[in-house]
Amino acid sequence: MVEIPNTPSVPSSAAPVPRSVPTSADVARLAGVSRATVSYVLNNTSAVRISEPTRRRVHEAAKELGYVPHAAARSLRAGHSRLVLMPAPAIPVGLLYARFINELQWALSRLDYTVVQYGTVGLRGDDAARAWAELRPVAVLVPGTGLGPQGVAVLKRSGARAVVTLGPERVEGAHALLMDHESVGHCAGSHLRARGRRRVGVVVPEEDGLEAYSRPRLEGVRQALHGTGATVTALPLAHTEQAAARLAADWPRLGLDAVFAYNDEYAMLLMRALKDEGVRIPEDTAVVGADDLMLGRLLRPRLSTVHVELPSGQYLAELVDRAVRDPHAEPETHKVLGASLVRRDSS
Amino acid sequence: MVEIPNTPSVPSSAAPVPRSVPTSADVARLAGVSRATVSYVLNNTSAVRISEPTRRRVHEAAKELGYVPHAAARSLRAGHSRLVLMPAPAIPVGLLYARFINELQWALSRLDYTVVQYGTVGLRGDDAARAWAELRPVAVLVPGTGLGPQGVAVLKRSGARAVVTLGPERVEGAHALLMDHESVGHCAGSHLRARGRRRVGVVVPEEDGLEAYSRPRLEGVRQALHGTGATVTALPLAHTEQAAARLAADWPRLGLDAVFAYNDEYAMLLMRALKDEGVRIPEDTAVVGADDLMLGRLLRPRLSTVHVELPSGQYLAELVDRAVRDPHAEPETHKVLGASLVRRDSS
DNA sequence: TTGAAAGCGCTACCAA
DNA sequence: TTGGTAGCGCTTTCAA
Repeated sequence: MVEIPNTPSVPSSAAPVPRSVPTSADVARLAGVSRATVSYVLNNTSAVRISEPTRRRVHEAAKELGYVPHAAARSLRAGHSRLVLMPAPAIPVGLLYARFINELQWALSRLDYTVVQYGTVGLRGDDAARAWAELRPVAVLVPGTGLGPQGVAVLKRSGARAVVTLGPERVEGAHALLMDHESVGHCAGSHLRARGRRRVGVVVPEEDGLEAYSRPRLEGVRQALHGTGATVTALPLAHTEQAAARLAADWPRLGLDAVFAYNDEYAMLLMRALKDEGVRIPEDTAVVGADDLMLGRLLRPRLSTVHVELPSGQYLAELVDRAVRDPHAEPETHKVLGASLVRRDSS
Repeated sequence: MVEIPNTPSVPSSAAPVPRSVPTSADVARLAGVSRATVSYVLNNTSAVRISEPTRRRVHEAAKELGYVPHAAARSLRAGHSRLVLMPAPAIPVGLLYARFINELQWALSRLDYTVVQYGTVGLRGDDAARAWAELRPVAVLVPGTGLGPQGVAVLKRSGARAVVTLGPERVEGAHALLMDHESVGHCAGSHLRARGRRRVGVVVPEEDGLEAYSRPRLEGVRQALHGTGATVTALPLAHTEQAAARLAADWPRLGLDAVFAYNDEYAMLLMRALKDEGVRIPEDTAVVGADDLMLGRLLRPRLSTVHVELPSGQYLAELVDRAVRDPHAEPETHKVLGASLVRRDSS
């Protein structure tokens, strides 16, 4: 590894030599003050009054050198950071969630946190937690499953003052935003029951990484129909036209009068295939999707869907901030998934 | 700001007191060795041979304390990091791109880089660049526009050994993965010309943040039809059913025989509205989308589309690694957007 | 084979 | 109002 030597304090010759990264000491030297003064000026330290001319000299020197403070050195010295870390979702997750993340980032940066999505690929469970902990974040927001009590402990022991999970279940020691996907399935199930349907299929994606959501959604349907005598059939489906056509071809044998799909995309895929098979919707089979995507309004009949409401980013940001300020408070658990049925023409 | 006092080295009493974050010194103390030895063992330093019993003691002590190294301290000492920083896109961008990012993260972590998406919201241009520079990343990958030569300079002066832009145009001093969206429009335009269409509309999203892509796509259509006597009309469209219906109602007046939409979503939205108005597709008006989404196969007629091929994550990861290893090499410029027409039934 | 110590860049305490 | 300086956690050179 080649180390770039520090530029000595003597000014370099005429040619613009590739200088090394300027530090606050360089700024101090150029401004003719001490490093302490530079720090006071650039951080607007209120406990210390610096004369106006000095301030100006420091600012000018900093600008001239293109000085940018070194976050690592700063947080090392401070003993803590304002870094909020989220693992980046490994699979491309929906629009809804992307929007939520954006909102959250915005709200957190309003509170002066730095938000970073950590590209964790190939690391699982506690290894991932250790990798995150190396950055000494002040808070960690973990979507989905995959973080256990051990991981929470690792993070807390490394100084994280708040660990928040966003997923289907609580984790010991962490705050939880309970995304109760069962309620999504329950909502669809109740609707179908009310519409008099008795033999309900539930489309479950075959794609990896979605079980954490698809399983509870299926379970919710089961619960809604429990004790009514209605049957619930899981229908694994890959997100391809061929798979949908195959499933549709099998429809008479299945004898279902309703189907709830994991989300609108799978619903539309199947609905298209069913129409191509001559299945009448909603007469022969009712179809309900989820997530209320624009997509569901394009194909006819318009798709009934479960509208899912995520919490506002503001809300989560405030929870994080509270937790950071009082790390010893009891972990909070919030149910945050609103599910409501949007009835259109397919059910 | 409340500082957590360091736990003194005397063992705490019975109750599990909230200890402070363990450091390598704590590990050394518990293992009865020096901090240097701890470092050697935990980093598998090959230049130094440590006896097996010592190794074991160190590892056990580290595990017992739940020791996690402090990335900031490490990179401060080392003088450089393995951090690759990407600003997180402010607007939810398509599936295609999300997949690309994932692949890239995977490829980079194979090369032992840590990839982080920085939630830049509200910061623009050079301010954003400064914020990124504070983390002293070894490389910065910037999608879209918004980074100027100034920003590149800031990053390089702060030690970034590679700056790569992924966008419509080169930026002085940075490597460029040229996403030539004009070629997407050009592809659609050529196709429509070949199909004998002469009055071409181009749907341009009204939503913010998409101009960087929509403008070149429009321009590409213009170029493809230049000199053929065909007309090109920009059609601003918001992503709502109402807006689409309004545009469709205006269709007779516009007198267009073809339309290229920014992407498949807008194309489908408009195609649905056109069908509802009784416009025959493709007889009266040909419709072409872009991005080749599943969506385009669900509504009939199946949507013709421009299939866009992004480079592999592997490819970009290798470019980054090369640039990091040889930061003084000439900035490379690569055209990386493959555009090919997928003809289905709507054109 | 192991240890002592310097020093990365920064801030905050204390002294001048 | 300003400067000197200790020390955050870590790695690495040099010495033992």
